[in-house]
Amino acid sequence: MLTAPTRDIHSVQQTLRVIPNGSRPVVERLSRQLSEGQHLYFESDPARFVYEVVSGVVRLTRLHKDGRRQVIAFGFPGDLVGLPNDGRHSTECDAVTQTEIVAHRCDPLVLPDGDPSFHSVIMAAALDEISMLQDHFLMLGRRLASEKVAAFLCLLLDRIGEPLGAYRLIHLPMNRSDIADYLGLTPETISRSITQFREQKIIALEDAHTMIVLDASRLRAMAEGS
Amino acid sequence: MLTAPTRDIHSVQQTLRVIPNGSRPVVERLSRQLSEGQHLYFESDPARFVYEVVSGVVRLTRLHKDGRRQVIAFGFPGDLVGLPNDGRHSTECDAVTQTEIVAHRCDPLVLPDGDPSFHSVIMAAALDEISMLQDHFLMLGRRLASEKVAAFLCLLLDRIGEPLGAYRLIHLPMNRSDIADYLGLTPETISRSITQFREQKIIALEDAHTMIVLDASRLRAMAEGS
DNA sequence: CGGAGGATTGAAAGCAATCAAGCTCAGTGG
DNA sequence: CCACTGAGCTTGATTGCTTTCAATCCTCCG
Repeated sequence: MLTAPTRDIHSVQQTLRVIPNGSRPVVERLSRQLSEGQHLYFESDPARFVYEVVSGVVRLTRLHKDGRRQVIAFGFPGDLVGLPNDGRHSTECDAVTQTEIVAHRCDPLVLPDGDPSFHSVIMAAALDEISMLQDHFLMLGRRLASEKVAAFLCLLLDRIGEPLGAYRLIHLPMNRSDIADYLGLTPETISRSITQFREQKIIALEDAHTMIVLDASRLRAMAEGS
Repeated sequence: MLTAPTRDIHSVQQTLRVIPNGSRPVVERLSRQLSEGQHLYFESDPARFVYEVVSGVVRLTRLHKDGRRQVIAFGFPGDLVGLPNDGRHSTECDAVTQTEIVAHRCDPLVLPDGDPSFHSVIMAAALDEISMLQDHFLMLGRRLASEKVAAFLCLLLDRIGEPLGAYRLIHLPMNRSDIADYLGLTPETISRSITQFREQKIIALEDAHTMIVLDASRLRAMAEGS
């Protein structure tokens, strides 16, 4: 995370490859690796591409004037990030972990003449993002910090949970501060909630980033406030 | 607000009128009046229309399992509401005040064959909504209740503020509970913040729903936490 | 005039933020 | 091989803000 912010994705051409579709390229596609902490774009950058997360995790953030940070969303594999507003990015985006992305050249407001199905993909991504942001609101609207954290863990469980015998395993790619900035809490409070779940035998921690969900139904109940 | 929820917008055909576009209707448009508290749609209703707010204000809400309510957004004149997710409405929508809406039959994922520009309008509305939801997050991420309320008032000021001599006037269409559910606070806390601004001569109240902004720059400073 | 719903104000309790101190672990260098 | 270091995580004590509960006010309207 000590790498200086760079705006080099479009300039480092040698790392990009053009993938033609049939005889002529209908949609320009460029693949790229991001190392941890590296930026994909910054707020108010012109948005000429949308980005598909292939592997890894990215973080979409907006900064308050006082320097604090709001994590708007995490981008997991399969997610499309970087939809523009007025032709510009409305958040910044950087890699939580080593991440592979594919950039699609795209202006959503220009009508599809080349690849009509791609346009539908963009529209579906936009509608999905609206739905995800709404879910995020419900998370923030919960009463107790522990309810918010439980709801967040349930989200991760559904999204990136892996089977582990009778239980399920979550590898938390982000740190406690990221979770705090996502939920509007402090890292200390995140830690306390996780400790509480551990004491209640709802989860177990292998290490700070490897969580075993022992009782998913009780975790979901916590998220609902019961 | 004692009117029972009704699902009658599509069944009360006599209140609707079809507006043809030239010789044949390219996009079906239906106009409708909603009285205060009346629902336009409910969560998980099939979404066959998107709705344009012509006058009045609507409230987009989602309900928690424990009965509490999260106000996701307010829809002001010019806003397009009701964008579907997986073909269904992801929120419920009801009228804060007497409201006139125009319903546009629309499936955003079906490609435009009749009116291509309308499709772009839908896409722009979706991207706008994403941006608005992100702004809403920044509001919720603020530290103090008074900062959130100030940020909300600034939003209203920009959106529906009217000139009033040297000052500006905001008619608050929604009540304190609506604001509270929008900001994740209680009605009492909203009231206390407003009282505080009044004591600081930042605003003046003509009545509970009519606010005169005496010092907009100080209101904006409050929203930034200074 | 009386009633009802919303808004305001007050007092007390509850919960997260803050400040501060250990802890763990990975990386580093002697 | 092991002490050192630093970053992130955890835990503890205190503070402060919001919530909660309750009472009163106000305004609209029957």
